[in-house]
Amino acid sequence: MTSATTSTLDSQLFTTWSLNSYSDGSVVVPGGYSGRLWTGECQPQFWSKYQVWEWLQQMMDVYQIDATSMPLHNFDVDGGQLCSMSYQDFLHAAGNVGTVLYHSLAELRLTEPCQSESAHHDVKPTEFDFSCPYPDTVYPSADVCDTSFTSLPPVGSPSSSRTDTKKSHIRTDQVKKHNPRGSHLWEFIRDILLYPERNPGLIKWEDRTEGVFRFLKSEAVAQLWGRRKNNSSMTYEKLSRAMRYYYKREILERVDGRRLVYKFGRNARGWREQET
DNA sequence: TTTCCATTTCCTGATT
DNA sequence: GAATCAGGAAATGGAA
Repeated sequence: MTSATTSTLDSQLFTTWSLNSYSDGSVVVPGGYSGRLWTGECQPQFWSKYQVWEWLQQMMDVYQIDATSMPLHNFDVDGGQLCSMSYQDFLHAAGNVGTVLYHSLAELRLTEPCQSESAHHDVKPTEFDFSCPYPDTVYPSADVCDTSFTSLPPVGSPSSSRTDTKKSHIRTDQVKKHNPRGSHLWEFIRDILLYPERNPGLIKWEDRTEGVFRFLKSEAVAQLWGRRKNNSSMTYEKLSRAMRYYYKREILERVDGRRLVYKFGRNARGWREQET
């Protein structure tokens, strides 16, 4: 990949958001969310809606909760509202899973001090709107679009060049780390579709009921996926190869004759409206 | 340590 | 010609 190409990618991404990144590659979002992992640095009552959503995601991963059994729309609340929910409210909102969520939240409220409010930013978490910026908006913490990646390499840097992806030194510069969220590529794509406010304008539904969707910014999505996997050399070409492997497993179905268009298959879960 | 799985990387050729 | 699609082959890294 050339530096010119990288510039194009940067502009694709940064017309959608900007990042607050630190020298160690982490990204910090107001309210205590680190780009590396959910850290729960802040008291739950100060969480934004987005942080509540992230917490739910983590709970699903940690406790192996099926996304289809978690009515996320019942948790479209901020931390204050979440903390005001009773045990019965949790049971009502999430069924049996509500027990786990309720106790997990209670534990967090007892153990987590709020320590990041002034450390990285000047805005109180509860004042923050976690919706993503419009293209021309400079948004100081817009990494909320997807908080699980690190910053882009500098334009034209060696790590952004395709020539450094030869097998002799594949990803030698990357920090290997376990991904506790365990998300697969198709789940990553699904989540972008289900929560477009996180990453607006990257992928859109063509036919919501049929599960047909289209990439609007293919390389930007690939960059995001690469960040999720700590792989700065990810491209749409590679991402699409992984997508094509899903055809055999019936997680995706082919959509003939249409570029950048895919369709969820019978083995893809959690994308239907009644499942979310 | 081995095996398995889910990618990732590279490649060639076809299509748009 | 560039971008994308299709799919083979081999490599990689995390998890069990």
